[in-house]
Amino acid sequence: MDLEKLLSDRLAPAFAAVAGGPVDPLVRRSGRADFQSDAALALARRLGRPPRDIAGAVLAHAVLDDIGVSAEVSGPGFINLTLADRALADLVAGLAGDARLGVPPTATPQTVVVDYSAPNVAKEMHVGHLRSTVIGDAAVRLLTWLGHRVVRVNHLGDWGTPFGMLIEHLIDLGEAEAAQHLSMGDLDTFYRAARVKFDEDEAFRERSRLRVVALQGGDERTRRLWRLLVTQSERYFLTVYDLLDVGLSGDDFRGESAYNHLLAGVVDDLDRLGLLRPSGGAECVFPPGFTGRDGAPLPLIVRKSDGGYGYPATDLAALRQRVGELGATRLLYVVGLPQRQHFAMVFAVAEAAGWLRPPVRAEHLGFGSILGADGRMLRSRAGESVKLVGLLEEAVARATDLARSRNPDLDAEAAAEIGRAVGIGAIKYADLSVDRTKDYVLDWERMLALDGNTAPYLQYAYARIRSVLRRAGTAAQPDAPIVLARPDAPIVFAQPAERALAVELLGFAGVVGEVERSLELHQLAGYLHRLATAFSAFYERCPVLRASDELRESRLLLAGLTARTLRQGLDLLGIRTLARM
RNA sequence: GCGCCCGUAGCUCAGCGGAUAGAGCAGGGGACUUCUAAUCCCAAGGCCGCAGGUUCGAAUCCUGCCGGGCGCACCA
Repeated sequence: MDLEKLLSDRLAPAFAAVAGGPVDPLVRRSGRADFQSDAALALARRLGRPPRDIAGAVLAHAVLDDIGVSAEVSGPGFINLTLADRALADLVAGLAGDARLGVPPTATPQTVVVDYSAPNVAKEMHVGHLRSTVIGDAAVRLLTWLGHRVVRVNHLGDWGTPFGMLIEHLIDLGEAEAAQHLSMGDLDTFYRAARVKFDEDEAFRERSRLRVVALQGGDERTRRLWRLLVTQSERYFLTVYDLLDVGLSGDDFRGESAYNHLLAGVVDDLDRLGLLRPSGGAECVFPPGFTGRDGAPLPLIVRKSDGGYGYPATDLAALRQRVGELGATRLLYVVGLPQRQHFAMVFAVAEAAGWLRPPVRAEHLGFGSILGADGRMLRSRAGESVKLVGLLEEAVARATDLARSRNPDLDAEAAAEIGRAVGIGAIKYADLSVDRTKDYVLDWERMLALDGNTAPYLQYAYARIRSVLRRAGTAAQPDAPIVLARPDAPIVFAQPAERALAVELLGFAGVVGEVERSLELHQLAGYLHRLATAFSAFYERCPVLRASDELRESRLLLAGLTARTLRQGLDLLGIRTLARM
């Protein structure tokens, strides 16, 4: 049960009666009560009545007694709402019996296409791919859990002019040798070597040009070599996804090349719709409202002057395919913020062409850059982009060392498992716990800290609960319901910390629902941190195992529910929990 | 030149129309014969970049500045 929604539903009819029309009661958490409603203040002008009067009139209409809520007008016209302990306890008890922790599956399932990760064939994955992959994976997990049909699309960069030089380099190296390089994940060396030859060797450059033509012309041998590059790269990317613990599989690769056969149709149809305009030898669409450097209208170039297609055409073809063939009603593009204008133009053109129309929505989930300690874009010492695997391996190594130093008794295997869950969790959480649109600074000390809004802090809270449950002999399986000696024993609030924890637990559904809409995953992270903080205070002041019967049962239930909520919430973010750490 | 994003405690970040602007770190003071102290508690720390405006009420919305980042026709 979503507490805020419950209160909102109860207040809404009363507000409607007073205002003579529908009003959002604006219920939120309060420092002065459990919740508060701010709507009376906003209504004052419209109704020409003092806000306190309005609040009072609303309370006269509102039915709240039966759910154990007491309300009072406060300050300039706030309505403060407080739940009776008994009511709160009943609501929490309801959560305990619910496998979904109060979060109902969506009543309106959608088909959501999530476009994320998108590495380039024969190119190393770098930190820029980290955010797309991690954010996209979390979005997929959350929407799937809510009951939406989710289609993962890994828009692999597998086409374009660089493939001429890459294939020629492959031929120079010999297939076996090249495959060896690529499968070892040494993509950068391969790509750089090809690039150097391309830049320095005129003959190689000419071969590369011809090879691009052969590739586009469907030459059999060239296609086979291209396929080899793609397959080897995909194999490597899958090992990175495995290390990162994201759900992308081999079936989710849908490279740019997959849309080649649709590109001519896109251009033809745009032409038929009268949207196409030739400009500088290229075929363009000029969506209104976009201007370039010189103030002139900015084109989306769907066919280049050399007759080739660029990525705008590919993106339009993909969008059409996702709406038409896949039946998508929501399109998500997890791509960096610098591409904002590009997507705005693609969406504008798609709307103009009628390929994108309500209720189908397209959203660019843009994100900021990852910065180094110096506040600039993260670069290696040599000034190159940082290899993603290197970053992940360092995270795991640091977390493993940390685990070992904190707990010297750990055997190597246990330390490795903890190191992986904590290290990878820390790096993902650092990404997901901040506002997506902002740049953020990558700082090992902070993300691996056991204090603050970090993955280890949440994982530690979870591990402590598991330890208590283990000793209590209640739950063999992490997600199993807590087996209580006296199942009917009521939840009791002997300490404020217990009550505070209960209120926090009831907030899960509201947060998940909000994130479903906004995909602001840091809201979920923030909630989990508040929950863990509330639990830590509870843990400090409310001994579980040594408590007398009734209290012990009640506390076991609260602790068990907290564990399940943390586990579920972290799972939605793609972060593992550990029974011990 | 135009457009987008961002300026909140010394540092890293929440808050994005409502009551006294919140966390963590760093610095100060406390709590381990007690379920993992990898924790918790207390105190301190702020012209919310600047200036106008809208509003009963602005960190939050609007306008203009200042500072930082990123885009702006055939590379994806």
